[in-house]
Amino acid sequence: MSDKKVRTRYAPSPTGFMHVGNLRTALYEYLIAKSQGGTFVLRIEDTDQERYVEGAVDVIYDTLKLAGLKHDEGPDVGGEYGPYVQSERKNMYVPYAEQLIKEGKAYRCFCTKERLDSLQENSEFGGYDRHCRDLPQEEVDRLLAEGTPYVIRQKMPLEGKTTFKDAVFGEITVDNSELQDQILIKTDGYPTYNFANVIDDHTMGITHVVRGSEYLSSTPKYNLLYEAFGWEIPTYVHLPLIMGKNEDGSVSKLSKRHGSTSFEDLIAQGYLPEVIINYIALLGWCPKDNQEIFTLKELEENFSVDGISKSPSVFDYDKLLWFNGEYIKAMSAEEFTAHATPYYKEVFGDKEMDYSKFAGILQKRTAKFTEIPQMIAFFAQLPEYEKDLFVNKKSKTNLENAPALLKEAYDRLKALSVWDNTSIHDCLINMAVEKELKNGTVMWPVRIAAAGQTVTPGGAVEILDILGREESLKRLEKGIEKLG
RNA sequence: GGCCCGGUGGUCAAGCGGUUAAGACACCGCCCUUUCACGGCGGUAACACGGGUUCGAUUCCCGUCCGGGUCACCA
Repeated sequence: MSDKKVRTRYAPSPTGFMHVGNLRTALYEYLIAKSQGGTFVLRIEDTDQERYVEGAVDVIYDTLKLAGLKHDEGPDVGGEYGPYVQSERKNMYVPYAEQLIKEGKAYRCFCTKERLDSLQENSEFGGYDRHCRDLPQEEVDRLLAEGTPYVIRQKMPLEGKTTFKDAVFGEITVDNSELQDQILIKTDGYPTYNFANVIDDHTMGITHVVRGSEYLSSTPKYNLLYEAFGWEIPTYVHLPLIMGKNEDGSVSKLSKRHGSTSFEDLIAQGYLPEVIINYIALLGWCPKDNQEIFTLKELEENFSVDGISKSPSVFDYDKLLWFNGEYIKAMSAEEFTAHATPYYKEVFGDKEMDYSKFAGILQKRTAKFTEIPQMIAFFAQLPEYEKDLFVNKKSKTNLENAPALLKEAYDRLKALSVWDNTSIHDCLINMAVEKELKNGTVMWPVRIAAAGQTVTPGGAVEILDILGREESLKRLEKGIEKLG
């Protein structure tokens, strides 16, 4: 069994967006396969006709592609085990169910929805009362002849226990009396999720079933199905849930109210795809050596099921942001500029600009590209500001010394023949040295006049350099006037 | 409510009978610095509780409490 080639599958329903919990499942499935030289399969589970969403399948392809989780088999790339869309496999399921009926392991149930609902309300039976389980054959034939709609249900054992082994949670046992006669085929002829899953996983040769721990309690039902068919039970890998923190400090399954929860949302917020992957890989799994920054490739090399945790984890946006910043810092200046340019354009429009200098001041302090516009807005337009911004205790500047300081800096800068970072820097530093002042005492007023705000990316020198001679001098003049 | 699973700092988490109980994020302080930031250094902060088992429990067992999941012709 261990020498069998590993095959995992990601089987999303096309709902239109990709929740990070689902993505994390996809990632682990991918990693379990790839870390053992196995195959990663994509299967679309669209048996719910009522929930069909236009374009939803494309969202799945796009997400997987952006995330780097390349599937080896799937609807778009093909494979030996197709088709890979459940609705296209529709005809496969009923014969299996009928086989079970023939073997006395399943039966047709003609109960109406109303009857079932009232059963639920009276709750005397705690659900279905197995009314049709032992219907006489003549009765069945009659109902069939009348064209009565029916579902196919599996006969569950009335007593005993079912035990299964999960790779992360260990051995779990459930009383069979807990299990209802599960529906295999719905009135519309489509298989239920559980049934389709088992048939598909088996016929596709899936060796590892990886899914969220919300499936833990329904797993015995799956096993009873595998047993009914006499099929080998796959290795189960149940994953701890991803939670979100509520305002009152409690936690619950990650959902909209906690913030962005879908891959697309996170991307739109400015998080990098590889950051999201890196972060969620660590939610519920820990490598032997506690490494934190991982490329997908490195994850493939290091991943192992026994590092998976059992307890649920809270999605932490702060940490995600930290990861994002780390990835941005690790970029080359060119890469950074490529990513940042759309945001530069948001501020400067189509104006001809040399954006290359921005990387120097921005890259170290950018945690998300989306925050760039507000960081550099002052370059495009000098904000209105109060003159007491010129007061800074640490730099030893105040309203008394600032006017003269700024005026002298202005005169010296104006006399500069070359306007670049080095010459501006030397000019200002020399002024401080000659006048026996702290560097900051000279820099502070200049930066305030140039930027019109106390917090800026980069210092006075960089700002003047980027602003250019003309605009810089204009802004300094304005500052002098204001102090005047 | 029945059943199932979980419980190490605020968060992610190492640990797998004997440790000063790692590390990361966040937070706080100091240093560096032309501001903020970056960087460097340091700090606050945890084994849910009660019983066992044991020479010795964060680690094993039981109970309590708390949290979560699940009980569909949804997936």
